Amino acid sequence: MSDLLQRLRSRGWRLTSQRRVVAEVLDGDHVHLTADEVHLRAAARLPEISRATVYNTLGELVAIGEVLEVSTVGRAKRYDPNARRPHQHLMCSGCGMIRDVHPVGNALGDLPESERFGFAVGSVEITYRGLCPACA
Amino acid sequence: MSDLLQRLRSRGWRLTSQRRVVAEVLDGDHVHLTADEVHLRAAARLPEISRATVYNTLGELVAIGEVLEVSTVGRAKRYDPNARRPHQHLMCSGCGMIRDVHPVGNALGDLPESERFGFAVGSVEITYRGLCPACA
DNA sequence: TCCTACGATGGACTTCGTCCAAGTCAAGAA
DNA sequence: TTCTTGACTTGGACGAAGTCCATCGTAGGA
Ligand SMILES: [Mn+2]
Ligand SMILES: [Mn+2]
Ligand SMILES: [Zn+2]
Ligand SMILES: [Zn+2]
Repeated sequence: MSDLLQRLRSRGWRLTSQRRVVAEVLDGDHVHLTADEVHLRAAARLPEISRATVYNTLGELVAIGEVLEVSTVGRAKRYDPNARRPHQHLMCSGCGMIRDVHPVGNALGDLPESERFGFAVGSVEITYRGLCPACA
Repeated sequence: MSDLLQRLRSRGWRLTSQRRVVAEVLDGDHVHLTADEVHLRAAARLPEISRATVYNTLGELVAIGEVLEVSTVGRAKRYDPNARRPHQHLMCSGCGMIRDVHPVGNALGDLPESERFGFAVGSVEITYRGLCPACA
């Protein structure tokens, strides 16, 4: 994910080993880790990285739009590096596992003006819930 | 909401004053309260009701499908008594306010088999995010 | 190489929620 | 009506997730 690192550098971020490791951990498809999972994996590469730094870095990545926060019901937030391609989620009610699924239309356009109550609607989050094969 | 109380009675629930008050607090349209808000309002009518009982009762109402949990990003869960009519949410990113909106025949649960990854899909949660007129 | 502002650290703290042992009471039985 | 009993409630301890902050360390420009 040196692409991401490049973009961070061009935003004036210092490329610390901690940020590098967090970026590496977030690489891949169907990645939706909790902050603690990110910390665990980051610590495997850089043992002394702190929880606070992981939270700080994730928060910054979210703020600049490189990572999305996925909302959950009563579980820890999950962080999604797949922010460039719009997609939806399939979430297991048993174990919390998440898969990416891809929309067949413009979901935003599905909300007619008459249902917007004067809101400036900017995004839509769609989550399918069910049980994964392992939990069923 | 004596309808709800009737249904609870027919399920064998004891109709305690605490449960009555929680049910009363949840009555109305566009109601999406946090557990603490429910406790606050319930305590206005029944001062000694405990937080534990509010959590217990909300959990039971959710378990039997009378109330829905609305997921939020990093904020407290919200409880939605409008479980009988399927609907979606319009949430203000500024103040957290939630309005109910109703789908216009968009393919709600129509996640194609090829995108289900073997999951047993049971429901879908759709949340539009934006700024309400007051926050815009 | 040196400087220093930006970033990392760990531990205290907050918020949201769960758990539990002990006390209370709704509602059926007699 | 009173009795009985197990379902319900309670307060407080506990836990998980996340924030804050004083202090220390270092990336990267001069
Ligand atoms: Mn995703
Ligand atoms: Mn609702
Ligand atoms: Zn599962
Ligand atoms: Zn608002």
